[in-house]
Amino acid sequence: MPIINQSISPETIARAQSLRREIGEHNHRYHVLDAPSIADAEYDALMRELEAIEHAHPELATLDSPTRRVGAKPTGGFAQVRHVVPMLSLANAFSDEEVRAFANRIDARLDGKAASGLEFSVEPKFDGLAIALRYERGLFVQGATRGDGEVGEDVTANLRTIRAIPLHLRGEGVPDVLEVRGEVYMPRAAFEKYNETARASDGRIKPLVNPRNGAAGSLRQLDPAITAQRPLAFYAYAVGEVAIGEHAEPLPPRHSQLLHTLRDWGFPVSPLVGTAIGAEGCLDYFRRIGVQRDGLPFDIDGVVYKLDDLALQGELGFVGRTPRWAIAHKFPAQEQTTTVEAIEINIGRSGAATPVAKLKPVFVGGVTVSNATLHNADQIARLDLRVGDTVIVRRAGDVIPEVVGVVMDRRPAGTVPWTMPAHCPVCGSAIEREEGQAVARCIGGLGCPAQRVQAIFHFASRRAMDIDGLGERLIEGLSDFGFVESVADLYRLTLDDLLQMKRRVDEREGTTPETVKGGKIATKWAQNLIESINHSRRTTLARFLYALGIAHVGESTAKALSTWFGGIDLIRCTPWPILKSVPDVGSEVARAIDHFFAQPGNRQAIDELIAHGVVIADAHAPAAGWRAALVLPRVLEAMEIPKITGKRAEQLAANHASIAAIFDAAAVHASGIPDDVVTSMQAFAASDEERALIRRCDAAIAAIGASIVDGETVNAPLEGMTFVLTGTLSSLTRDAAKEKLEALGAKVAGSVSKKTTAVIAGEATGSKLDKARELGVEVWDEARLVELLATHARP
DNA sequence: ATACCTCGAGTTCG
DNA sequence: CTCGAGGTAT
Repeated sequence: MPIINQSISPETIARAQSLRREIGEHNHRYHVLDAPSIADAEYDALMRELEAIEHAHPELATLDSPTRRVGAKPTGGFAQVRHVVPMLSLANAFSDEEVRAFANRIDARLDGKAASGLEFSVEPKFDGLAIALRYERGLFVQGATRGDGEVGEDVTANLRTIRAIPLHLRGEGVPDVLEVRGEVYMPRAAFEKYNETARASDGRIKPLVNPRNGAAGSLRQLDPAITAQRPLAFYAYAVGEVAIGEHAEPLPPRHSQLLHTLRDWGFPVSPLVGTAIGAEGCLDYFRRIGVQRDGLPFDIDGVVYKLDDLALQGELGFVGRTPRWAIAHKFPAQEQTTTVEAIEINIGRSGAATPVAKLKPVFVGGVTVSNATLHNADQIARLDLRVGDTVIVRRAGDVIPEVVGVVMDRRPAGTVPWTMPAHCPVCGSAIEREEGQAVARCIGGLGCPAQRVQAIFHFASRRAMDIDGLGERLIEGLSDFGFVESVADLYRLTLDDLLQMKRRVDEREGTTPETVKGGKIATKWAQNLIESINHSRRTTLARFLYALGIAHVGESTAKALSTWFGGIDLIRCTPWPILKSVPDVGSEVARAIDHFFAQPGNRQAIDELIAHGVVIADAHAPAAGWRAALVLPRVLEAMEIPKITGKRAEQLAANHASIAAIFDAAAVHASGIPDDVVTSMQAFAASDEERALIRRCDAAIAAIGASIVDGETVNAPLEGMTFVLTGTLSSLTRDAAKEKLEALGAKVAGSVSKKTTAVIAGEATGSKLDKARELGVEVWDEARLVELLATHARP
């Protein structure tokens, strides 16, 4: 009790007391009972009033006053705290079998004392930070981290700021000394909100890597005022040191009852705790929690089973540092920490230099991960990642590992920031990064062995020429020993070439050649490969274009080019202003295509492919859409000459038969055209290159125009519909479904937007389904898709 | 100029 | 799957 000073009025003293009681009560309702009864603003008002009184009369500020939660002055480092009762670590189980073995061991050791099946107290295992809270005569006096289990750090000031931790115990008859143990954690929502603020802060506030690290980092803040701003929470799950004293009730005999008692004393206890009978009951609980896991407002990494009877716990005792009477049943880890041993550079088919982290292998999400892409230099800078760092790796939902963040506390001395190498590790060419672009590229082009191999690999890939059996390793061998330099060389390969190549690779790497029964060297693979190559000769225009690997031309653009042009001969001589007429082809893409076909090497490769028997089986006449696109004003406008807009192009093109004629007329200052436009056109036509472009445009207009045929309108019953496929379908593959839908005129997109007609969901769906619900897009099951395809089935 | 939608490119492990 | 960036509609 504070010493009553004469200068303080009794009303003030009473008010301070009642404020403290009221605020404590609201904290308890909010954090323990989960039933808040006043608005945050009202709560804040009460707090401010109490602060004001205590500020005016410091002698009224009690040790357990809620105002202490806002953060006392910074302390220098943390004192050490020895745990009277060591804080244990639990043995882990990762499988049902291990849990059954755990229960059997207990059974055997107790030798039938638990007659009607073992009863366990079961609870979720929070992914936070274990701490111990010490109360003397009901008052919170000290809080410590787990540390090594024997000695932890005194983080009392920081813990005081956590509202879920009671500053004094509720009720009568509390023990003289009570040490409560539990987990400090950061709720997911609070974590998200914190990071949102951090992202909006323009780098002033560092985002937290995950809720767990957020909680740990916050507790280790030297300035409690910072901890006070971090939204931490707490659940109690055990007691440590206890001295009952004269007036207190003894503790109950079962762990599950003990948790209830803790709740009565004012500690938050998870509503998910329960009891279970035997190993099977525990496993039931494990599965129930597993289902709820993703929906919980906090992270958990498993569940804990504790033998409920405290007397039996005592009988079982410990093996080393772990109790025999409890075990943690862990979910497969979705996140792990490991170290970055190196950062290597991958060169893609476009020359893109992608940094990849070489990790100390770590088991996460069911597989061993040793590589993780880092995307680009910006990403590495954002993470402030260095070789030697300890990082957190995630493999959530998705398959592809991701470096989530760096554990700064564990950064070794002497690390340096990472920089993109100046030269390609494969060919030694410069690596350059275009202004404003995220990617850096090796400028070696197809002269770079890595790019050549990747280009050929892409050419052979399933969605391109579909050469089955031609993998990266084989291409490397063929390229290294000069059997294949360009994609066309694939169609010159003989069985003998393949076997020779294999022999030389074996020699180089000192491997013994694979043999079949009878000691003969295996050759079946080579025969199969030759067969695949032969088979791939017959292809479609879209596949062929995609296979060429033109920048910005993926499957979708290749398809569009194919329907609009119908044949490779027209495409390869069409200049970029006319290519822009194809829907979804803009300036960048059109120029990239034009540029590709302007390279002598590429033209030669195409000629050779055709000479070696590659046949485009679906060649057809250009689309009727060209009739509108090929008119002179549209082409003139598309040339992107300064000052020439749509209207001006109309005016200039009137009464002319070709683009060249328009320029000729402008050159002699025809009437009604402003000087600046004429100047602009003259400047344009001054270079040889642009004059050639004018000629090519005219030639293309003539060539395409001559071959257009107004074909019969295709039957497209699903025209205008856009579908998104997600999850695994059972009656057909996603590719097949896509093909069928497209054949009926529908579009199949990769991501959900509000324009999506419906999302078709199979088994094991991911984020697309959530997105669909969010946007209110229809979701169909597989049956509905099959029905749709059936009603529109083609004969 | 801006907002939104799509496409392209790179990616891991067994 | 995710990110970046190109294309198009507003």
